[in-house]
Order: sequence, then structure tokens, then C-alpha cells
Amino acid sequence: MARLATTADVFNAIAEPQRRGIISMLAAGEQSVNDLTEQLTLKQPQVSKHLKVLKEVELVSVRKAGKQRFYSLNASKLKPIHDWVASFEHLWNERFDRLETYLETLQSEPTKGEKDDDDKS
Amino acid sequence: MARLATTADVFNAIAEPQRRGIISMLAAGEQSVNDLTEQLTLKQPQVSKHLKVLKEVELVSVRKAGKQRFYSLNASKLKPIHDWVASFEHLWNERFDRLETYLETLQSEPTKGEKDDDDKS
DNA sequence: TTGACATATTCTTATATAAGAATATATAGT
DNA sequence: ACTATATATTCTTATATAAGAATATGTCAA
Repeated sequence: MARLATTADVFNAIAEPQRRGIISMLAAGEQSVNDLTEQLTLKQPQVSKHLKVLKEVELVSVRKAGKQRFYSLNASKLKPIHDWVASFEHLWNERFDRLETYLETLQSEPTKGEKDDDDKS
Repeated sequence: MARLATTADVFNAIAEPQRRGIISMLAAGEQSVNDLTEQLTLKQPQVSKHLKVLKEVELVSVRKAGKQRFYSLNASKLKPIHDWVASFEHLWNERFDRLETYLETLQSEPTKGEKDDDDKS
């Protein structure tokens, strides 16, 4: 009963800014630990530790090549977050206001190309 | 140097599942603390504590009415998360494949010359 | 005022970091 | 084997919860 582990799920894993930084860097393609370390303001051990967390929630994968480890992003693991947040998007995005209005008018006003005999009010 | 506070930013605030539950409930409209408590598997004090965190990051607002407090969602505060995750959407959503190719072309190899005729493999 | 109801706060306890320092492990080259 | 390089792990320290229990605060009504 303390905070959930950072490895509990993707939501917790990305709460740490440094890890989001790593994810952003990996979006450009795979990077070695050294590559990441050079661009971040972190020592190598910390980078490895953050990568370990990201690996545990499967946000990243590793490829071994000699003494290097190339980490790459499994972006699809971010989809649950995307979907969760997107479910609220209509509450702030006016683009979705029109969609809502459109969906509502579908119930009373037929559109071209689609027959609509469902007229609940 | 421990974990960031849950109130440090929205990313940390929503890492807690119960708080996401509260947010989801508030998406339907404002709710009193009691309303929330009844639907969650939490005691009232915990609900109040979670609401306090959400309020500190401005994800929710309160309206006082008699002895009740009605909390409502400020969904737009989720936009930073949405935007951040959406910036990776092209990496998993094939709908964005063409956009991805275009963006990669735009930012390929800053050191290797800026003109790049789509010869990324 | 007293009482009931609604919500917030305080304190405790178990637990989990994140960074830094030091060290360990692994691999390649000579 | 020895050395340099690349990465991972261990230990320490400061800090921050989240839930539970108990209590405090606030508000309305009789």
C-alpha cells in the first residue's frame, strides 16, 4: 500500500520525465545505452536503470551487438494510454464537438448516402 | 531524489488507477464525494485524498453546495498527455504510415545533408 | 445548541523509488 | 592474460506515497 511500482503498468512507467525523454529519443530509432547517456543529463547507471523499467513494461526491446545493447521503442505499448486519454478528448476538443453534434443530428436528420429510419428524439 | 510527487504533473497524478477511475466517473458530469465513494471501493477519506491530488494538478474543480462538494473534470488538462502519446501514434498506427515516411524524410540525418530523396530503407 | 450528515485532515505503517557511488559482468582487441 | 570499453547491478540515502484509523471541520435542520 504505497505507490504502485513503476513497473506496474505503462502509466506508472512513463510518469518519470527521464523515461519519457528516453522514449522520445528512441522514437527516432534504436540507440545504444551510450547514445542515450550522451544526450541525457544522466549517468550511465541511471540510464540502464530507467531502461530496465521500460523493458519490464515492454515499452522497449533490446538487441545485442557486441558489447553494445541497442534499445528500440515498442510504441504500440503506449496505445492503452492513448486510448484512455482519447476517450476524454471530446471534452476539450471542439473538433469533437462537431462530431458529437453530427452524431446527434444523425438521429433526427438523415444524411446523404445513408438511410436513417431510426428516429428517436 | 525519490519519485516525483503525484502532484508534480498530470502524468504522475494519473498513474494511480483509482484516480483514473475517478476521472472516468467525472467524465459523465460532476459528482459529489459521496457519489464517488459509493461507486468506488474506497473509503471516503481516500476519495477525498485522491481528489486533493487531482485538484492540485487542476484536473478537477470543486463547486460547493451546502455540505456537499461537487467535483468536475477539467478534461483539457489531459491534453499534454494526449499530445505526447499522439506524437508516437504513427509508430503503431498504420493509418499514419504515409505521414511517418514524410516526417522521417524531413528530419533524416541533420549531419549528412538536408536534401534527402526518400532513400530511407 | 444539539445532532446528523458531508467532507477534509492528521498520524501511522508498509513500501517503493531515483540518483549517486562503487562494483560487477561481458565482450572485443592485442 | 591483460586492457579498454560497454552495460548492468548493488548499496546507500533522502523522500514520497496509499490505505486505514481516528479525528477534525463544516453545514444544515430542528
